[in-house]
Amino acid sequence: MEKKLFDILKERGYVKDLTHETEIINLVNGEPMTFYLGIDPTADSLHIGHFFALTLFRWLQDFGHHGIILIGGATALIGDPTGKSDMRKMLSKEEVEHNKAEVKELVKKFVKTDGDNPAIIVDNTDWICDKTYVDFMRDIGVHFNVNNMLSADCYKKRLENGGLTFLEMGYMLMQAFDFVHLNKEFGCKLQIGGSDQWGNILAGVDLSRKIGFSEGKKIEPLFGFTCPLLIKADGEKMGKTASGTLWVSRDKTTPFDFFQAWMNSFDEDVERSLSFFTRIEISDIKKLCTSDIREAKKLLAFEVTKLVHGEEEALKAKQTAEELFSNKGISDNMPSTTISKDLLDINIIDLLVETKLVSSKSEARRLIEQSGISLNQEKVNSTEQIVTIDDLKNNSLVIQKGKKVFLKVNFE
RNA sequence: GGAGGGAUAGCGAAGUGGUCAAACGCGGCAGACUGUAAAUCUGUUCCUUCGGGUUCCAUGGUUCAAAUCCAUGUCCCUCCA
Repeated sequence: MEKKLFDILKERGYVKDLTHETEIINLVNGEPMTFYLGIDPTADSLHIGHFFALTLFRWLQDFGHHGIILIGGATALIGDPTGKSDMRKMLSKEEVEHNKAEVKELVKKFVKTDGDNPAIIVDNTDWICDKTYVDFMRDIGVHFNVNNMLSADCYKKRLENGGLTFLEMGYMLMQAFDFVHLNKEFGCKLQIGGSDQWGNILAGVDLSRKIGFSEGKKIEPLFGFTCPLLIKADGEKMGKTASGTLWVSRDKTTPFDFFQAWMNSFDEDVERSLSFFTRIEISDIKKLCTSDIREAKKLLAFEVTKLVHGEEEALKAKQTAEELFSNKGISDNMPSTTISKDLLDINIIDLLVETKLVSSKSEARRLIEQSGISLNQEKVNSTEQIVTIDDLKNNSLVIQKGKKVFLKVNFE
């Protein structure tokens, strides 16, 4: 007996909040329907949070539902205040244009946009920017009660810190309008998103009902479905690494770093991550996590890297990691950089600065004094050390910073 | 528009004329212990040619001496409209 989609989603932990429980279960388990997921192009790549929502998208798509990806070109120009304690920096129109193109390309990697049941990609610029301010206010704004909006959780943080602007208040109206528009245009019934979008999704559901009421028509209700936010065991948002956000595009986070980030997950997070980012049976995941957590982590890192960067890159990253951390401290595919041979004989501190492993000489000095630097597996214990041609093996040198940062320096 | 309050390192927050490169907490980095995990403990956290140099929103000013006092500007908050 085949499992119903909703049960799968529930079992895997995708279900956070539903606007209408019974109806949504029937909808999800039933005949193909149309749903949408909105992504604001506020950066030129996707981070892991987006990616997570896309996996939910993919589940629905794979079970025959018709998906729409909404690229929020218009909404990105405003900025979602949800959960923000400060106003977001306003992006220029050029930036948003650039981001839109990048995000679109990435999205195409994760959802089916061809074959049967392809996802449709739309941009809310197309319907929001045409509307005049007065029309928008009369048609949409009239349905929003500011008192209710202010009591909504999503404005709380901004309200506490003061300075909530009218611009930001407008965000919710736009997203609500998006939903109504997609419903009219494509018969879209369901909006999915992270639980931080709950308020915005509800706004759309309410707006549709209110418009229906004011037009005296009986309208089929719209539905909202949110998945939990990716939170690590320490309460931090997942996808923040030491060096910043964990990006999906390889120009911003290399496959190796991406792999490493998952490898360094907290034990407690592995099971959940596996259930979100792989399609391995839950019972198998549980078994693996209790029997061998390290193996589970390796599997997680490999699978997610494979999903994002492809099998070849994932294999490479895995192999590199294994070689580096199995005491060899060297691998063909390890992160590397090239500098000029002319720099020899170079002081160790200058070398660290030159290779960008540190941001200042003081930092380099500090690291060496705390014995955090090794050259070719040997601890550097003097800040005066000079690197000469004799230190090179095949014209290269492996620098290790701390326990986990390796860099091969090729001299040419 | 009116009245008041504020801006200090990545963040939060002390400091209200010299002893301030600026307490403390978080975060970051490194070391020990481990499992490339967590927890714990230790060190460290502006730059430096190790002489010193440049910082406390900005620009001027007072002073032997300014994060600290004054003036102007910018931004933010609270209350009133």
